[in-house]
Amino acid sequence: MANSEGSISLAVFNRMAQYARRLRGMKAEGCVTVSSVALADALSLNPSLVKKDLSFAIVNEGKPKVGYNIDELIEDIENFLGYNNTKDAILVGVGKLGQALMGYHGFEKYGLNIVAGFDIDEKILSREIDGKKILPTGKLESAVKKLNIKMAVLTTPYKEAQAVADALVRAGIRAIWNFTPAHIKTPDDVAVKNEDMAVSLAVLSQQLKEILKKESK
Amino acid sequence: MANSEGSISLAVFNRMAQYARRLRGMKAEGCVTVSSVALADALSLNPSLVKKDLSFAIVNEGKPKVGYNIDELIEDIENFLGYNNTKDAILVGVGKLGQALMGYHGFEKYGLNIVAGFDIDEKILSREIDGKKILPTGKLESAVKKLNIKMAVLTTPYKEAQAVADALVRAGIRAIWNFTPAHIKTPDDVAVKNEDMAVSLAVLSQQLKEILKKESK
DNA sequence: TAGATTGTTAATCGATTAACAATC
DNA sequence: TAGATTGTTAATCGATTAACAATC
Repeated sequence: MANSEGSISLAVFNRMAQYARRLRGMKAEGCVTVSSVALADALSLNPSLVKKDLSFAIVNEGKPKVGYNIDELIEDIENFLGYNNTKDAILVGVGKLGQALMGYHGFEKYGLNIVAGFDIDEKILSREIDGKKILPTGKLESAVKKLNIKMAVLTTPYKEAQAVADALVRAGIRAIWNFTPAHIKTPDDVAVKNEDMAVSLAVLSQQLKEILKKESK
Repeated sequence: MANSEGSISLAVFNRMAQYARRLRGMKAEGCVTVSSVALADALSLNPSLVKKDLSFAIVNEGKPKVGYNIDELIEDIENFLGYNNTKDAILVGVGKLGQALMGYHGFEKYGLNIVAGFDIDEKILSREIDGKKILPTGKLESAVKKLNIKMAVLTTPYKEAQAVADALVRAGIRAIWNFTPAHIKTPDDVAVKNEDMAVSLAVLSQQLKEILKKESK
């Protein structure tokens, strides 16, 4: 039963991505159907939790005794995660990280389409990355309005981040994916998501520390 | 009072990074001390939650009526997040993303030191990225053992991910930062952290959807 | 049919919030 | 001193888990 509404917690999103990962693996191993118990086992999670989580995404219902069709389940989860809902975005700050993200084809699968880059550096403006133009930051507002873009990827240096974000908001951007270490202030009707790889690294380091501690005993 | 032990939840790590971000901003604005109430306000969080979170990180205690010294607080949080605890790592799979991560100086600040890259592509082996050598995957095991490296960044193509992870485990790696979309199976004493940018994008997309829905009313 | 599994409702647990004594 | 803020303990809320009726 599709549970269509309500603000869904970060924990659910994280697990949903886990499910998609593991299910793709199971499919590659030849599975055709999968039960919530089998999926929970594979990920060391509680079956009830898996069932409840899946209920947020499921359109193609499972069958008692059989479980879920693995293809349908993957599709439902990927739809839930928005893979098949293409999101046009611009990217501002075409430095090393910005170039990597513009050229990184992995994002396409997730439904992110970076249509153009913006920068102030003259040298980079003549270039194209992956067939995408790099335009001067001055043209940002007109381009965003013309193309009706609502999302931006922010990869400027720390010091410019807030000023660029302000310009993005003025241009009509409503969602900013922030890869800079700056704290970005925006009005309430503009979402900011910090891509904080430091957090992942910290979590992993903590786990490593615990593992090494156990080993040394 | 430093609460030194216990497995700390992902939610705490996420907020801790938020605190560090905002505090750096406040410092730049000239603040010298900050209270938990002020920090909570700035981030729209509950003051009790902020106080409890900070208690995990704090070495330099706050003063009643005054609050925390902002420099000391930033330092404590950055220590908690492991910024000042250098972690040597290798990177396997020197494609576009791998090159970007090897050349990305942002990681240094977080305490991650990528000492070398590994790949099977002959063409790339002659290159150096940011002064770091790229070695053939065959040398992985001996290098990891010699340098006593415990952490690896995984940026191979999807299909090679599991086989490379197996090799890493054999070599003695105990923590894998997985940037591939593959589900990686490892023994219990090897930690895996999936860097799932699809999750961030999904969360941001959900927020954008809610914002646009409100606007259209 | 008998049994495994679904989807959902009730019970439990952990994280968040509120309250408060200590203190500068 | 009076009042603001800390650090911590008790109350509340939401997320996780267990239980169970429905069903293929």
